[in-house]
Amino acid sequence: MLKAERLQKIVEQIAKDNKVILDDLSLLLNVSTDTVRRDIKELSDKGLLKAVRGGAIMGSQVHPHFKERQHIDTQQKKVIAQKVLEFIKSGQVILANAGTTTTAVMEALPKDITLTVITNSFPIISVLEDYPNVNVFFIGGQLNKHSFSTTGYETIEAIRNFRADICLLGICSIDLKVGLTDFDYQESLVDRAMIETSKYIIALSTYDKVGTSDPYYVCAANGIDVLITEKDPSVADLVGFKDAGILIK
Amino acid sequence: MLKAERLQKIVEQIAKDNKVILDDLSLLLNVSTDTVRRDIKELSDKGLLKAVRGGAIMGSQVHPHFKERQHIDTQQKKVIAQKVLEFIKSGQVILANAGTTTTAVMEALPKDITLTVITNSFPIISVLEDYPNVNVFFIGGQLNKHSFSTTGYETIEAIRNFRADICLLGICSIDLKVGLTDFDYQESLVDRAMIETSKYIIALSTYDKVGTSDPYYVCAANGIDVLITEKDPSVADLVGFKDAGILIK
DNA sequence: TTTCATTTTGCAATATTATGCAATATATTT
DNA sequence: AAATATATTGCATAATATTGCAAAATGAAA
Repeated sequence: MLKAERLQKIVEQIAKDNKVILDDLSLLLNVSTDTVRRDIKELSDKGLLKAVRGGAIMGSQVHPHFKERQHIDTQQKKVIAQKVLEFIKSGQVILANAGTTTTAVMEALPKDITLTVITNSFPIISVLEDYPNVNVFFIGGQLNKHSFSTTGYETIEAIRNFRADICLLGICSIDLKVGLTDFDYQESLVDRAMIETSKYIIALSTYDKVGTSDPYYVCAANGIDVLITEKDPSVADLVGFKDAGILIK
Repeated sequence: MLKAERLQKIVEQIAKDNKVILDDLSLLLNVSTDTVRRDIKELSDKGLLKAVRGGAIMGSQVHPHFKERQHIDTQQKKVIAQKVLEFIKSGQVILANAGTTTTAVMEALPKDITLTVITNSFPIISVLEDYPNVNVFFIGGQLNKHSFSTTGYETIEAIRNFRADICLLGICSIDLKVGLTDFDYQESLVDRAMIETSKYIIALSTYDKVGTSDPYYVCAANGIDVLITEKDPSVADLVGFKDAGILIK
C-alpha cells in the first residue's frame, strides 16, 4: 500500500470515529506501529489531526484552514522556536507579527507559561487558546486573507498604544546592506510599527531568506537586536551580522 | 480508550451537568479513581474545570467552551440562518457579535455575496476567509478564550468608529419585560455598543432562550427591530413581542 | 539499464508516561 | 473522638515514545 493511501485512510478513520488507535492502524494498514506513529506525526504537523499518546483525535474544529498552510519548513521552524525560548521570560509582554515562524514559536512555548502576547495574527490566536496563563491581546483591522492577519490604519494605530518587552518578528528577507524588507506593503508598515514600540527586537528567519531582499523597506539590519536562524551562528553568511552588533543565534 | 478521549469526555460531562463525580467517571471510563483524579488535576491545571473533593465542578465561566457549544442545536441554528438571509442585501455593512448562531448565519451566506462584515468573533473570521467578495474588518481587543472573541475598552471604542446597516446579534436571553441580557459582562457591553452604532438590529435566538434572563442588561426588548427564532412567528410566547412592535420571523 | 541520493520503513535500545496499588495523611461526618 | 470517605505519595509495572541506525524501497540522473 502506498504511503499516501495510508495517510488518507488515517484521515478517513479520524473523520468517522473522531479518533484512531495506534495498534488498530498498524494492523489495518500492515505496517509497524513506528510507521503509523510517523504518519500521525506528519498529519499532525499539517494540522489535520491531533496526535495524542496511543493514537490521535480530531484537532480543533474551529480553524482548520489556518493550520493547513503551516507545513512548510516545519523542522527548521521548530529549531528556531527552540532557540527563541531562552529569550522569553515569564511575565513579559511580547509583540508578535504574523507568520508561520512566529506561530511555530508560540507552539513551542511551555503550556503553563505566564505572558502577555499582542498580535495581529489569527493562527497565533488559535495556538494561544490553549494557554491558560497567557493573556492575549488581538490587534484589530482589515482582514488580510493571505497572511491571516490584520493590517491597515487601525492596526498601526493600535500597535502604537503598546510598549512591549520583546518583538518577535518573523521576516521575509534580510540583507546586511539592504536591511529587513517585506513583499507586502501593508505588512511592512505593521512590522515597522511593532519595531518602534518594542524594547528588544528578535528577528526570526530561515537561513534561505538571509541575503535576500523584497520591495518594501522595514528597517536597517542593525535595527534588530537578535537574529535567529536554524543554522549555527558560525556559518559564513551570518558573521557579517555579528560584526554589525547583532546577536546571532 | 485513549487518555485524550477520557479527558474530552470529562470536559463534556462537566459542560452538560456542571459537575462530575469521581466514582461515576471511574465506572464510566473504566479506570481507577486514582487515574480519574489525576485527569481532573490535569484539566484543572489547564483551567477547564475546578477540582473539588469527590469530583469537579465548572470553573469560573458558567458557560461551556465554544468548541462544545458549536455542536448543539445545530439544526435550529441552520433554520435561523436561513430566515436571516432575506434581510441581507449585497453591499451592506454588517456588524456581527460573537456566538454560534451568528457564525451559523455566516456559514449560510451565498459564496459570491458582496458585503462588509465587522466582527469581534474569531470563528466568523475563519468562515469568511472563503468569501472572496466579503470585506472583513476585525475588531481588536482582549481575547476571551471562552467565546473566541475580543472584548474590553479597545473593542468598544473600535465599534464606535463604525456605522453599520445591520447588526446581527446572537443573544443569550431575551424577555419581553427584562429585555436582552447576557451572562458575560464584557460581552454585554460589546452588544450595547454594537446596537448603538447600527441602524437595524436583528436579534437571533433559539426558542429556548425566549423568556429567560441573565445578570447583565443589554437593552430593552423594543430596542431591537427583528427577532428571529427557529419556531413559527405565531407561537404563543412570541406574539407579545409582535405587539411591542418587534418583527418576528 | 545502472548509479547515486533520498525517503521510507522496521528494529532495538533507551527514555518517558500512564496506571493501579498500597501505605499514609487529611478532611468530613457522625 | 471515632468512623468513613477522600487525597497524597511513592513505587512497580506496563504501555507508549524517542532516537539512532541499517536495510529496503523509491526516484532522479547518467
